[in-house]
Amino acid sequence: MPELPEVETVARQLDRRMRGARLRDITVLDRKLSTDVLEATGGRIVRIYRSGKQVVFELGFGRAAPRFLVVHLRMTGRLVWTDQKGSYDSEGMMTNDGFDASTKSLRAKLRFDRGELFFFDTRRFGTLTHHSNVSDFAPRGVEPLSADFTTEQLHAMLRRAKQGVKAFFMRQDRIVGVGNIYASEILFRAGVSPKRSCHTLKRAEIEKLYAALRKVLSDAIAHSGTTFSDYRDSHGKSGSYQFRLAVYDRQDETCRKCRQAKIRRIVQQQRSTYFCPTCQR
DNA sequence: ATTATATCCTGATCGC
DNA sequence: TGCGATCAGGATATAA
Repeated sequence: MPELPEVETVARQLDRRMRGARLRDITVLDRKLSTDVLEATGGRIVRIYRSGKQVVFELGFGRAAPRFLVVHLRMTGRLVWTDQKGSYDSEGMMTNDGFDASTKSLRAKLRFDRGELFFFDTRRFGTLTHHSNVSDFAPRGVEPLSADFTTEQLHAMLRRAKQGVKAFFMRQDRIVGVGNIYASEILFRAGVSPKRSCHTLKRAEIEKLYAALRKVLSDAIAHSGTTFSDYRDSHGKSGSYQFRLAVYDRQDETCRKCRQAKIRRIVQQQRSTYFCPTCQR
């Protein structure tokens, strides 16, 4: 489900609501999850932030070393925070009254002094892990929105890569955060065909890709990410970037830029890629 | 060393 | 309505 903008949105919302809360009790309901996470019991939330596509809960233990709970939502993971004010769903929903956690996709419950955090995940690809050191869960790739990520760096990475440009942008060991939706969107914005190989890209194209990467991700964050399911009946906090998607999931629809060509869908690495054959070369 | 493929899971949707 | 096939916003172990 979530790529960088969605995970950033979740982390910000949870940080605002949960910072300072004391973790009283953890219930692990899915055997796939390690019970190591119980070691975080008793900690107080110092902050919640995003690292790559992970949500990181930093827990303080007085003078003792901090510990970290790390959630990766993968395809279908959701985090729901509930307190006296209501429930906040990481898909962007605010549910005013009684939240029902009685579903089989519930994989873990974290009870705090001020509320409760539920981890749902229907496909069970998601992970919840416990770590004592930041380096143990740090992604290998660079953060695309960080100040020290430069167009020179992207240029160097692309020159080394021998694969297609779309596959490259989805590699988390080079640049973190881009998934299947934003890969198509970034290539569209840069005017680069997804069929291109990295080593054929010219300097000017790489500069466009760099700008598109940062612009698409930061715009999506500004709109609280992309929400596919539930956005119709969501209240307020729901992501709205799905209305700004230029190509993703728009097969056979007219291109919003040239207003001529129809958006095409092809399959690359068994994933859907969407592009405009006119605007992208 | 790098890059394709198979695999982990469940549920919604599609075509017959 | 039923049923099998196909499709999902991710990442990794394994194979080539």
